[in-house]
Amino acid sequence: MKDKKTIYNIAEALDLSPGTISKVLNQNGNVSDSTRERVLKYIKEVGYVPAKSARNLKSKRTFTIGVVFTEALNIGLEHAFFSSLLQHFKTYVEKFGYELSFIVRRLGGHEMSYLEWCMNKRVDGVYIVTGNDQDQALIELIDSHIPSVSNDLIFEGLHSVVSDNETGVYLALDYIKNDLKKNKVAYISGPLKAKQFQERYEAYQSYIKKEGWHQEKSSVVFTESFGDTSGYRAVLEMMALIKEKPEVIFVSSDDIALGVLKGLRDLKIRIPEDIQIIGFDDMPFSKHFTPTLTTIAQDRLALGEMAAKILIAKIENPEIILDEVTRIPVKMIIRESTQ
Amino acid sequence: MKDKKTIYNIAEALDLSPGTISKVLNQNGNVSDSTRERVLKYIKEVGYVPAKSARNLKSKRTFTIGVVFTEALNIGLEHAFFSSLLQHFKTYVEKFGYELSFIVRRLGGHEMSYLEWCMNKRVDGVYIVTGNDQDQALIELIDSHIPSVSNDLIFEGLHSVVSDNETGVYLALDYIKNDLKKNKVAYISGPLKAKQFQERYEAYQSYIKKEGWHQEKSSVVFTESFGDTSGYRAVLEMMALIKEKPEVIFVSSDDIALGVLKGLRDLKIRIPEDIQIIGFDDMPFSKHFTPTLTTIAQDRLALGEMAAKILIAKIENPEIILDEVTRIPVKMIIRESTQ
DNA sequence: ATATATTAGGAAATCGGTTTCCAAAGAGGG
DNA sequence: CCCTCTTTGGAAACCGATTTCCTAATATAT
Repeated sequence: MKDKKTIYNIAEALDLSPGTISKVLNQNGNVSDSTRERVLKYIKEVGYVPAKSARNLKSKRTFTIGVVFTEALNIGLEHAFFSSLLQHFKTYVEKFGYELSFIVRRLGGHEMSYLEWCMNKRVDGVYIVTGNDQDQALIELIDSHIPSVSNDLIFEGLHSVVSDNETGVYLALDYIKNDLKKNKVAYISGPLKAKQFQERYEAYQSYIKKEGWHQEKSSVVFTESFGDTSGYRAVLEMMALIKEKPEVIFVSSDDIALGVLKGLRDLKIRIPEDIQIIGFDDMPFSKHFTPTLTTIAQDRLALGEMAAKILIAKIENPEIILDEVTRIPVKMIIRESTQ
Repeated sequence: MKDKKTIYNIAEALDLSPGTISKVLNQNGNVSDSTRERVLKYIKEVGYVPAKSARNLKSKRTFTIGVVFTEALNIGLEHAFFSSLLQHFKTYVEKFGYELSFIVRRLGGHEMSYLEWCMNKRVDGVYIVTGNDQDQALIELIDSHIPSVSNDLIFEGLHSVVSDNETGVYLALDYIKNDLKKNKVAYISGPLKAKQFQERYEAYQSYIKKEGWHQEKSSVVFTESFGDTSGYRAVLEMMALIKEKPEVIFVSSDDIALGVLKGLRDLKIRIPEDIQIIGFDDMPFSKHFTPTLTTIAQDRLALGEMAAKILIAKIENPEIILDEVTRIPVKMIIRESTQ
């Protein structure tokens, strides 16, 4: 009962050879219907499960996808946006028999690079969700022959699935112009080293320029980092220095916007009566803010699933050619923080 | 350069035998200092990394911990509380060279039980974070010989690390009695099939009884599920049916409390002037509610790390005997929703 | 009926490490 | 200087699958 089961045991019990059992398991090779059924029946009976490591060793496939999930910049599993992408990615790849494994840079005592880890584990592909593109170890990984996909980095040679940030910014600014009928706008941006903030900032600048909206220096402020604390500091800095109070503040992410709301509340500025706020992301908690937050919604399900789809395609058909950057549409969600 | 590196290549290049290389790698066996260094130097030079699957196959250890992370009851990576536990657990086990692997019930097309999956992958242990103890497949896994630990289930034969829910409830009720000097209390509970809600409910009942606080029927309401939507419905139901409005509502989790706040706001009931609210968990977003939420804080770091510590102990020293249930202290955080 | 094509299933090499056992060489003791 | 003990490192079996090649048996064609 409790004795370990191998392909050899099965073969012996059924008076067959191990090779034949393997052929049944992999539904290839020539096996008669009768023996096939006999084997399958017996396997089910004794609850045999093939040892993955043996299979991996020979077949050089692991059906495992390595996940680079940096904890830098406060991004980890606790970050709701990235966790959500990961969840959708995971659900999708599991349908195709892949599983996820977090890439760890120090295994059993000694430090190793992402690439070393991936080669060690023989992962079939890599999913990158990180906020940091300065990382040399990451570049080494991307430049390797291992199929990879990312949901936030944009790099030469790396397939990325990202939101259409430019359209998102335009949606917000068009709304400010056409519906709110305002043009005194300020902008609070996350750190530009994160690609999404860079794209949003560039789109913002180009729009402002095109419209000829006046901008004094302090009407654009950059936060030091992610998160609401950064937003709180940024808005206080802005309100302290700016000469003409803005009518609308556009904030480049919802978690930063959370801090902005708090800062304005502390300054006794009413939202939306005195200043209106627009965020970006549509995080699950954005609809629970007081006031609830108008924002540009990213389609997290589509982002995660499309990344998964592309990675599997690259793994299973290395010869196909795909666009390097896939854009996922965004949409505007209007709530109480604008009116 | 790009040719695959094996222990054999290394051995050949250095004019040694594969076995000797292995001995260096595993720091056992007798190898002279000079050859040891020669090998280590060469390995670093060519960037050799041992193939895990080969090692696993022979040594029967995988240094992998399977994670049961049910998506039922809306619990998945998107659930902030569980994600946070997982993050801390992960960080801790990685220090000891273990990695995490999500348990998936359908791999490559066919359905399998948790236990089958674990045997297939040969995980060294299992970490269970789920909201559901009705699951037959889970019981089968727990009853197996595979070391396991959980952060929410409590079962005969399963090691669990959970918050001291009873003390948490007493803290809240003592605070209501001694500081707020109120005794018209209502209670909103999550579904009792989740162990933590059951424990909190029982503690609540015993306190109420001991104090002789009057309770009409509608002053305890159960939600159908996790999440703020359930809380919203529950509080509307309560306020519709209850005869004497409570002075304080104690809610068994912060995410449910979020819905309660919203419900009361919609009913034009002021917090904390008309009704005061106390939650349980201290989720990251609880300090951002309006008003910010008084709550019983669970120590997520300690929960995750202690679970990790116990699991590693069980894996590496199967003979040691541990308490089945480890309780982690909670503490009270007072914010604006009470005064 | 003979020659050829298929098909079923076995034998054995292989993947890349780990580990046991053993022999040779060097060290220490009398 | 001979004998025993310890080190060092090699040979080879092994872990549990996959896969190629091969033979025997059966089916089909001529």
